[in-house]
Amino acid sequence: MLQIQDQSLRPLTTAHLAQTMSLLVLSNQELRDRVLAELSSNPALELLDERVCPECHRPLRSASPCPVCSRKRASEDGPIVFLSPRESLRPRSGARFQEEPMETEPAAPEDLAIHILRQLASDLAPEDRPLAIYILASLDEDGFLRDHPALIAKATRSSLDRVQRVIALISTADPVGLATLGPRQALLAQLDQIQHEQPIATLARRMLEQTFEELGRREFDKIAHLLGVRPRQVHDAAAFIHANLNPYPARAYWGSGRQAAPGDPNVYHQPDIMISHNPVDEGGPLMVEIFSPISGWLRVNPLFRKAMVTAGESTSEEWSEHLEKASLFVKCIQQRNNTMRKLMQLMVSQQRDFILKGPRHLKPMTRAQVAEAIGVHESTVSRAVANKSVALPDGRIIPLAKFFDRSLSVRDRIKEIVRNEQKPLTDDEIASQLRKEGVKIARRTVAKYRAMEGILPARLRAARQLSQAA
DNA sequence: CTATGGCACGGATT
DNA sequence: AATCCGTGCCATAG
Repeated sequence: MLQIQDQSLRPLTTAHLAQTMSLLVLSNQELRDRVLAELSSNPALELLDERVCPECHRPLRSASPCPVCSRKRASEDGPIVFLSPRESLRPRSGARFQEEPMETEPAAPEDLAIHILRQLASDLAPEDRPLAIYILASLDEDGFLRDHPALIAKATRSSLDRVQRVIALISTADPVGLATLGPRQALLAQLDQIQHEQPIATLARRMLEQTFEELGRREFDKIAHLLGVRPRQVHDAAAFIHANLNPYPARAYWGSGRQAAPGDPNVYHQPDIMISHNPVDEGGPLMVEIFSPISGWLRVNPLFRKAMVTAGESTSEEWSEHLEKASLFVKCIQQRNNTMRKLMQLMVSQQRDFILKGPRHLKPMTRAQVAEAIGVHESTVSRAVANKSVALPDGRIIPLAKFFDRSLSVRDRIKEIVRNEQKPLTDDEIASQLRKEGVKIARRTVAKYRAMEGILPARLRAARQLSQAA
């Protein structure tokens, strides 16, 4: 197949290494921008439509090489890499790309503000644009309004009415719920965007509006009492909220600002990698797709190279530098793809249970061990894992780094212990319970994990049980 | 007096 | 070398 030629694995220069590393840490969205920037600044680099054979420009049926040119390419000069929007492989049968119809990807913004502005382009009156920019810039890191609309109106010398109209507009763009006052309003804004008729959505709305505090403390029974519905329904509605809404919409975007809250599974965003079931064989090997940020053939422009040769000595410094850089860049992308592929192959084979059955089955692995296994430096693994997200077969999107979270399975056990407890267990009791199950951790650590999972201390859980009994 | 959270230390990990 | 993580100690709230 045409993907990565072995020549990409030959000894590296330090410059090569450095650039490979710097590319490896990037998420897809960031890489996309990087590739585009490189393309526009370097004339020696070219990107061809992926449906055309890069050699003879004949249209291609699939992502396979053109039969006419495939033999030729081996001897052809210059690295070339095929970037597809979805690059698929199966874990056990070796790497393989899968043909995929071309999808036009939505513009992937490096910057949340630009992303929003693009979407609003048609709805936003031109004279409101500066105002929108001002508002977006004034949001805090979670994407909420830091200043009161009246303040914004004053600062921009516009009417309060106008400010509120623009804010309302922003809050409807993806990610929905931006520029709201806080998590509650963000959730409500998102609720507005989905089906209104469903009774569960109606109840969810009432809960957000009237019993938000209680919801945060998971006092479902109290909520049921206050709203006069059955606890069962409250549970369902809470689950609905958890599954479909994101209280911190801005955190879905990783490039800018902080990382998503650890432990929060609700990271909405285009994943960098997708793991799914094999459609024909559920029990078979998992399917891994490593998304590429861009599609097409990326290579050094052969015309550019030829032109340089014919120009001979008169070649300017600048040109050869371009050529050098372009070739380096392509090789680095190859290297990046290669590393990601090896990494994911290992992950799906080693952590199959984790992927399919949930957090408890995560086998603790350190980055160093993985590095050893796939034969790269451990810092390479660190970079490969950083800033990437994975979509699991069940639809959850989690940071790739979660695969290396040593405490994940224990935290999951704690969650279960608490869920099944008859009376509220203290941290000490939980610790000894865990010890019986063969997990030796200190009481203090239980407390930390419990906090991470948002589980209340035993005393407060007791209060909840009382209200349930009443 | 007991359960818990804050702070800080040391060892492991990156 | 920098960071993360588990843990012990101690203050505090109930």
